[in-house]
Amino acid sequence: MGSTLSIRLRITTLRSDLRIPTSELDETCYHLSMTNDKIAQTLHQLADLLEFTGANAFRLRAYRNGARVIKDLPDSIESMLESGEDLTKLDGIGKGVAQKCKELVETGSLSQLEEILETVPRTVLDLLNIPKLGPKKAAALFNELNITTLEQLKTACEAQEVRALSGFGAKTEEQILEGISIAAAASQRILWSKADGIVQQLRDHMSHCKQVKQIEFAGSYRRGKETVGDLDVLISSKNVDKVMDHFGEFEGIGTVIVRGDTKMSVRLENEFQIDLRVVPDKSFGAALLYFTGSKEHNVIVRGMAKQKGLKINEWGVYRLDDDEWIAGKTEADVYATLDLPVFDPETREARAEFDWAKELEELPTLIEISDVKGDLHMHTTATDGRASIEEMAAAARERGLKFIAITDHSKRVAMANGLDGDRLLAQWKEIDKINKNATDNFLILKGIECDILESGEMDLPDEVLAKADWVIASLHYGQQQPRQQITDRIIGALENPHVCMIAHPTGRLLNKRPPYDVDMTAVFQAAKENQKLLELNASPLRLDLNDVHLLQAKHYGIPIVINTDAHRVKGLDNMRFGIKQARRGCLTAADVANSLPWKKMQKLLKK
DNA sequence: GCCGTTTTCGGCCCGACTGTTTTCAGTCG
Repeated sequence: MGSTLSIRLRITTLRSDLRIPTSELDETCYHLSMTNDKIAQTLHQLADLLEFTGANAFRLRAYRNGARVIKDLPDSIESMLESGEDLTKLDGIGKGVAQKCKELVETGSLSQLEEILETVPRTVLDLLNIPKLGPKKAAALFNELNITTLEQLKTACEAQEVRALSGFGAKTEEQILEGISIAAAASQRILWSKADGIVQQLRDHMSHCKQVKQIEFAGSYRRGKETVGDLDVLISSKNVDKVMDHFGEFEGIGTVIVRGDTKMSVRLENEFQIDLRVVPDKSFGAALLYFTGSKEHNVIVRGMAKQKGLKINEWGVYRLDDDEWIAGKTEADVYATLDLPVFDPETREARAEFDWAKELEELPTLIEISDVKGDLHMHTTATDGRASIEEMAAAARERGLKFIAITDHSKRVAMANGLDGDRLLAQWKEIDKINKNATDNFLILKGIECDILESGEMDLPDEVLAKADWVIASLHYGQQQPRQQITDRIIGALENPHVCMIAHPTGRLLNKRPPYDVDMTAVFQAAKENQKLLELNASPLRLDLNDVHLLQAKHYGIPIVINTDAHRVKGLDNMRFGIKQARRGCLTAADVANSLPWKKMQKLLKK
């Protein structure tokens, strides 16, 4: 139990010697490269489709579990296979999944998946997006009525054919019809920052209910996931009815989905779902642990309980032999029955936390916002920002920072009135003047966010970049280029002696734009070799790098810089979103470069 | 399909709620 990461780390070494220069690989080869994400996605899809054929549920779980392990790996499966590593050494990967990985890497596809797709079309997976329609019912619709698309399902419901199936009825048919129309909207996860807004409002609303004793927001919100699918509210109270009545008056509620003795679910007018659970005080800790998840974390916790002759559910910890309640008031009480510490919610993903508990004296202290001393990515009115250098500096001082870098866009970003060499040098003169007049030790660094052009060249000449205190390289154009080209551009920037850091390394915009196709393993290796830093962009829309990338960067020993990329004074407050994300990546202050004073931070760089 | 300091076979987390059921299966978290 719980040896996942330790095994993973033991068999994983830096293999920079194996990295083939990207220029030596032909493009076709690169196009075909099978990333860990693609392998994980394929395994997931295989499991989903197998549900329709009535396959063994535990087999499907094994595929999904394997997919998760692969997604979290610091190294690519492709390179591991290349160097002859035995994938079955990884916890959760056996002969079956290892063989599938091999086939995917070697052929680019999976014969088993192709075979299933001949009988079960991919479109049936859409059926699973409908609330209350799970694999069993969806399979019945497919097998009995040959329904393969949402359109066909709608027609069948309207013709009242669905209610005739065993296990279905008129009510189910109605719910499916409703579900079809909300399926698309409901499947959309909202940004953590937006969920946080709802949390503040709901917390305020519930604070006016006297019957509420304790309240906490659990689920993926508490774990700090970058997007949140629904909100889990946990309340302890002696009067369930009054609490539910008050909850039901929250502004924006569209429909009440369920209301039972302990559980109530509502959908807001914008389709966002909120689940409320009301428990007695003595169960609050057990329920909080349970509803915080993740699911995978809970599965391990319960497995450990079972081994100790205990049973854990949302009501508490019970002895198996006589069913006696022994703990549940706080999370600490519950974890203590398993000799476990209280894990930071952001780490409860069944990645490394159980290994830490076993191997370390105490859990690592994750980074907090008070650790951050500088913000090294922000814009001013010189380009597309809304505040002056002095206004940004004053706001940063107010937020307790000791230094900032002004990093406006370079000229290629014409839309934002990007700076050419002359304008940039003029801006730096102004910064010198402001620094000189400063009465405290606050420091403004002369920086630039220099574009990596489509050709791979930097947007400003080396002689200009050489005069900067801080050079960020980033990629705004040519995001559709093939993997090799994008990877080469970023590695080229990392090899430029004047560049300090790559900003928003994958370019994604959450719910809006996928990351560009880039070989992150190669980027990590190049950053390591050239002693460069990588950014965690704190904008709630970016949060780029993601949590898995951060774990990987940490594994490679690459310092991370958490920056707001503020375009206005208030943008500096985005730092807290970056901190959340950093904690999900298990970063401590020691892993974050801008937790150091500038003088020390500089020493991390080669330049 | 994966795993093993009870096991290489026989397990694999647990409960609330709903709808379709005359005692439970499916879905959800």
